[in-house]
Parts: sequence; C-alpha cells; structure tokens
Amino acid sequence: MRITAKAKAENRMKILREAANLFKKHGFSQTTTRDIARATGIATGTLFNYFATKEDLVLALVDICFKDAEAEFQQRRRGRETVDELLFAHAAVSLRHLRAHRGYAEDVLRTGAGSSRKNRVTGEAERIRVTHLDTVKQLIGVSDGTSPEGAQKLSPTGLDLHLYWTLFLGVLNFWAGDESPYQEETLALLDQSMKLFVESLEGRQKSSLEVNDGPIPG
Amino acid sequence: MRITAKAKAENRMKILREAANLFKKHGFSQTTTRDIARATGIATGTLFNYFATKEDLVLALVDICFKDAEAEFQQRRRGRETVDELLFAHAAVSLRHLRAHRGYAEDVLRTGAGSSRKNRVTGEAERIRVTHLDTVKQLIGVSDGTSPEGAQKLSPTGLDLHLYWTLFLGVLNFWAGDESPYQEETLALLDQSMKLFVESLEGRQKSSLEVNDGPIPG
DNA sequence: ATTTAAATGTGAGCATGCTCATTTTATTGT
DNA sequence: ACAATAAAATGAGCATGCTCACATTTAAAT
Repeated sequence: MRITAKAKAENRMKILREAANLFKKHGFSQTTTRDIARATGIATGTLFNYFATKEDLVLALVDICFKDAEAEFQQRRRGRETVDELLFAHAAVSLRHLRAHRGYAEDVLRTGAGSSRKNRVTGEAERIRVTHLDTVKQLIGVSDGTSPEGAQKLSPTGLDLHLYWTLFLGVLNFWAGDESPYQEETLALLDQSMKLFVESLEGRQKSSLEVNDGPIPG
Repeated sequence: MRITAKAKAENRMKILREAANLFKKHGFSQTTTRDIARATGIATGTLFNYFATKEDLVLALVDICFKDAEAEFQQRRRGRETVDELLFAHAAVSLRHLRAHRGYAEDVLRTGAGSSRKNRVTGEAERIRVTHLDTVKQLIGVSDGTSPEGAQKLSPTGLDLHLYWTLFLGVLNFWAGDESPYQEETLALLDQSMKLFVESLEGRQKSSLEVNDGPIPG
C-alpha cells in the first residue's frame, strides 16, 4: 500500500513533467492528452485516473508554482511594512514562480480554463483562487473570521476580494503577453494595481456601505 | 444579387435567433452546433458558412447588444457631466442590453471564449474589445490621435486601457452571477470600478511615466 | 432557353477531450 | 502457494466542434 501510493505520486509527477515539456514546446491547445499519455508511457484513459480534465493538469502545474511561491514569500516577507508592499511582493513572487510556464499561459488563459464536452467543472481553479485570496485576506489584516484587536485594520468585503482577483487576473493577462526581458512592464502594472486596490480599500473604510458578498436569490 | 444578399442576412438572423433561444434554454456549452443547425433548418456545415466558430456565434449576439447599447447611449448621454458618470452610464447601458443573455453568460465566460480544436482564433472578441475601448477613449477626452485644444484632458495610456478592460471584465464576471432582481450589486461594483479607474487616471496625470502599450520584443 | 460560372448548401468524416467495460496487476487471506 | 478481492491500467468508442470534397442553386451571358 505504501509502495503503491508512492508509485502513484511518482507517476503523477512524471505526467506533470512530460505535460509541462510538451506545453512549453507546442503550447497548451496544440498538445493533446494522447501526446501527454504517450510521452509518459501510459494509456490515454490512465491519464484521466490522475487528472480529471486536461485543464486540471495545467492547474496542477499552476498550483505547484503557487505553493512554492507561497513558501518563499512567507520566508522573506519580513521587512515589508505597508499593505501594498506586502501585496506586491506576494503577487510578484507568484509571477516569478510561474515564469517557466509563461510561454503558453496566454494559450491557457484564452481557452479560459474552458473544457469542451459536457461542461465538466472540477473546481480546481476555484480552489486556487480561494487559497490565494485567503493569503491576501491575512496580508490585509483580517484572518478569516477572527476580529482583530486594537490597531485599525482594513476589512475586505466580498466585493473587495472580487476586485482584487479581477486586478490580479488583469495582471496575469498582461504578463502572459509581456515579452520584455524581465517582465518589467508587468511589474509596473502590478504595482499600480496593488496601490489602486489598497486605495480603494482605504477609501471605503469610512463610508462602509456593507455590501453583501454572494448574490441575492429571487 | 440583391435578393441573395438579403436572404443571406435573413438566414444569419434566423440562426442568431434560434441559437439565442437554445442558449437561453439549455446553456451555451450544452447547446451543440448540430442543435442550432437543426433548429434553423440548415446543415451543420452551412452554419459555419455564416459563423466561423461557435464562439463567433455568441459574440455576434454580444456584438448586437453592444451596438444597440452604443446607439442608445449616444442618444442619452447629454446631462452626464463628469467622466465617471459617462463611463458608468456607458457600461451600465451595455449591461442592460446584454441582460437577455445573462442566463448563460457565466457559461460563455467560463469557456472563456475558448475553442477546442486547432486553436481557431478569429479575433471577434478582440474587435468587440477595441470598439468598446474606442468609445471609452472618446469619453475620457482623447479622440484617437488628435490633440485636444485648450482644456486639460485625461490621456489614457495603453496600460490605462488595459486596466479599464480588466475592471470591465471583472464587472461582467460578477454580473454573470448576480441574481439580485435588477443586478443592483453589479451596478454598485460598476460604480466603484469606474470611480477607481478615473482616480487612477487622475493620479497618474502629473507623474506621467510614459509606459508603452505593447510588449517589447526581445 | 441554354450554358456557364460563381456562390452556397450538404453531410460524411476528422481530431480530440473524455468515458467505461474489460483486462491486468497488486494485496490480502488462508 | 493459491484463491479472492480490490485497485489500477487499458484502449475502443462516444460526443462535438469543425473541415472539405462534392452537390445544388442562383445569376449572368449568349
């Protein structure tokens, strides 16, 4: 059982490695699941024992990058003081860790995490989003549900977090097409975006309108 | 020749009508191109003489909405004074005209304007975006290329327009899932977003960094 | 009218993401 | 060892967006 589990994990890694190579070489949409299976040395059907959809496969790669980025960020966050410094650093580290996949990112973003048949939705993208936003919440100063003591902190509403994610996606989109050697343009946009977000947060601090998060049924 | 052209236009309209109905009834991804062809009374292949991709078909519907919205907006824009009032009105009218398609908008956005095979990219989405942004540019005060005389106007850089489109897409995404009776939540977000955008514009007026639009090759 | 050429319609067929009944392999029980 | 059972692998096959060689219709020319 132990050995099998380990073998499974190794298979998974091998699939991810081969897929990443093919994606880098030929792009996301030009690489078929059959290609990936063949490169890995397994049958097409087996591939889907490891990843529910082709989209989940890329998202697994993305997830690894985000996790690594998160770890590095937590190690180096000391020294950053202001909220927008923290947010900038957090996002910038993520981008850096994603860099190996930038070549086909546009391709992935364009197919929009979109599958073809039967509208399979696995929620992987959602999970990544929520994880990222959880960290953002903490950086802003509100750790999910607990009330902060003393110092005045910024409390992001659901709309605020939606705005954050929108801005982050905008940066990602730009980044995907930013061919400048170190994506300096993207970093400029990121800086602008994060500052804007914090300004928006601070601006609504006083006139706090209490807008709900989820949609109202009816 | 005249008659034929008219017939073609009518066929096109019929396809659009049937497609819209099916999309509303069953969603975008659950409606097959075969379904649409059958409902219209044409062969599957014929459908693709009118629209290059299934995506183009929805975008044609979207395009109609945007055009109608544009017309209505131009008629009623008098009275709106500030830039953010104009931008808000412009976007809000567009949303209202899109309303009939809101039920499956999430579906469309999720498949991200993403095709499956061979990565067909027709540029329809791009055209819609550019058209919309052109109007935005004018509303801000810069009519493509001509230098304004006298009064100080806001000049959006490429990055600014990227930011605008990002925010607009964010609003669209929220709107797609906003079940409140008249999408009031969406309008609140839109208001916030447009104000934020204008603030961002005004903020950068003085320290004008001259950031280029397109990516730098190399 | 008849011929001709261009435009349009047609549906079998392809590529591909994904499924599932079947086969193969690994683990457990005796 | 061997049988029994659970887990994993397999690849033929399905659904669907789209293509393309051919058929049909239409418009123009004579």
